[in-house]
Amino acid sequence: MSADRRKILVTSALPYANGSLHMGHLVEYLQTDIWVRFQKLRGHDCIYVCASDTHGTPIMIKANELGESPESLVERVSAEFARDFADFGVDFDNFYTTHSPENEQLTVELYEALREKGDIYTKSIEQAYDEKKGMFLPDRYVRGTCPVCGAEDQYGDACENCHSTYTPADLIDPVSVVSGTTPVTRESEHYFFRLSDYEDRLKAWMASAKLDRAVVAKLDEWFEAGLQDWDISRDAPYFGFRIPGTDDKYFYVWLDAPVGYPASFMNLCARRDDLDFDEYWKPGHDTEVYHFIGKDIMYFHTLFWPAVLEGAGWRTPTSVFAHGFLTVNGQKMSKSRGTFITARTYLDNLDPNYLRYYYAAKLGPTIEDIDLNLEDFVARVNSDLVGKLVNIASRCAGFIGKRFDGKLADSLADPALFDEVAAASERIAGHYEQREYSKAMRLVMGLADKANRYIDEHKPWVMIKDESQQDAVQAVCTQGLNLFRSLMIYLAPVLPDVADRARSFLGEAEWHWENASTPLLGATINKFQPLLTRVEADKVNTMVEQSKESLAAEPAAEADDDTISIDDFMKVDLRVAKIAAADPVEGADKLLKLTLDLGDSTRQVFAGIKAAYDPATLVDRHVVVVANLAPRKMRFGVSEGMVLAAGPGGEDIFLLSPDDGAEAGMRVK
RNA sequence: GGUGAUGUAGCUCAGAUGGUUAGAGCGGCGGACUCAUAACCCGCAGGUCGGUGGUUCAAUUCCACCCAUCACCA
Repeated sequence: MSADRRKILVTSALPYANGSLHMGHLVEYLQTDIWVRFQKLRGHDCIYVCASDTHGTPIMIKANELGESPESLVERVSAEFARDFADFGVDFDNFYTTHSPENEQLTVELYEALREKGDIYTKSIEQAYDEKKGMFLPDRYVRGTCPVCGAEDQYGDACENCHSTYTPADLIDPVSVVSGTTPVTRESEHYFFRLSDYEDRLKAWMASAKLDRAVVAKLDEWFEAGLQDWDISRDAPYFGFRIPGTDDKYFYVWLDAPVGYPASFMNLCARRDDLDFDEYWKPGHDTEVYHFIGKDIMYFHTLFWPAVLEGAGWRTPTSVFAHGFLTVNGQKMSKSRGTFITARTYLDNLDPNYLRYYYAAKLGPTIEDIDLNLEDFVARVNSDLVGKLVNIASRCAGFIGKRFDGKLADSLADPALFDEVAAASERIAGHYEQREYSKAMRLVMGLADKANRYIDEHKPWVMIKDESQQDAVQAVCTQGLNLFRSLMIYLAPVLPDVADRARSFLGEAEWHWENASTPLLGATINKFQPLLTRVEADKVNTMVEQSKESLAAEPAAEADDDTISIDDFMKVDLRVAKIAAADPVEGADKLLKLTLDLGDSTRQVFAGIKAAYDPATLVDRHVVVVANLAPRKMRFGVSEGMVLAAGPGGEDIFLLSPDDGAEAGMRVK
């Protein structure tokens, strides 16, 4: 089976050290940990490293607010991370920090290599500057009124209302989030990485990495749009590493964050004689490197990071595994609903093995989101783990313990059934390897059903009353316990604590994957203790209550009926408009760009009527337009209204027209 | 608006290169058992596989369009 011993280095994304871990983070760490434990159980050399991500403006500002140094903030939060991970059984070989000498050394090394190749250049850019605080402001730290739609209190880079993108300088009445003062625009010299040169090399890497379909689709989209060079510097004051040869320029946090992977590994190498840094990070070695990430940071891990490594002459990742987000009870996590559950709150109430199993039962290899449905969680865990799995041991152990002094029979009662479970070994392993955990769990639980059925058919509780059947009872229970044992080995990556307890119960020192295919016979086992107790729904409720944040104002309840008042209707400013020009839009199948005359103004509106109307016939026609619709940024420009039309779409779409006499600009009421 | 994903029993999800009665677990109902952490075993219920149209001898599975939800648009 495991023919060659593989050398594998695995990472999870670095948690940003400005807040607590929550259920969403855990999807990734548990997914990765299960994979790593599986590889180790199979006998491979698998190293799992991670670190806290510690640099950047948000941490600098947060530390400032708390009146402490960034160093002490990240140290405190990192220690909290480490405790949470340990308590969830996330078993890193090294959990380090990006604020480390190794990270600085490697970041500079990569940067220098890129610079020598000519892949770094400088360019002056304009950026918002807070004169009171004496610092440049990231776009997200400037808020103001959207210049396109007029929505108030929007971020400096994009409007959440109309989805326009712009720069902080475009905002109306911009305000620095840090000081509350009005920022000014200043020029500053920034360092750029020539990512645009890497398209071919990235495409070649992509093909070799066998990325998930959906990830490839997303990358293709980015290539299609054209790769932009990457701004890798930030001005002082900044919490990070200073760029060599400058006084006041720092590496952008997203440059040094992924370097945290090799840096954490380097830190581990210093303690482990068996590990050689270059073997995992320089070309020409037979090792594998995998990054587990969330789909939100694909851009950094599938473009920037491989390009930086490639450019600097390092090896590129074998692959990048992206997962989806977590919803709770079908919705985004919410503090008011109590579904924004931190790792610690969970641990205060529930056993981590429950969550490990539940996530495993739902996880696949794709970037699809998974849902933590709390009712389903209770039912699933109790039914699968306690009712089926642990129950197998529980119902056999009593007989062996009381009637046979804890001694297992010397042979199996039904070798064929055991072989059937053993034969599933490689299929289950294949599912783990492919991160098809939900399939692996289904397979294992199907076998657990068979084991329970087996016991039910042989009825040891009946046989035990017949003196001549004593050996048969021992054999049947030995059979049952061996089925349980094999299944438990299969689940050891998911349920490490339960597996440990089960192993001790069976009196074995250690387990390897292949042990599942050989029965344990003639051995003396220990007294059975409950391996896992049921999830109590009350505990889940308590956890939710503890996660609730009281909100000052509850959002107004939505009206139940769907009628509107006349006032509501009057909010809609419908106007007659004359089509001044109608043009097809390059690259859009359905859209026409209409230039509308509203009497006192003209505006541009995109309408999905291309299939139904020839642009030439539209000019000079009168139509009805929603004039006060928030402008919306589309790929092809800003649409400043909506032309009314009826019909299902495609060729069956019919514009509304006023009768003769109506003039451009008239209000419809 | 573009791109991608998703939409299958009350719930969580499988599945079908198109072909007789579409599956599992949970929940529900009925029965059986009493070894087991009220677990397990047997049986039943029930879904026009998001909608419309098309291709086909045949579509839930292929195609087109539509609707809904989610994500990304650096």
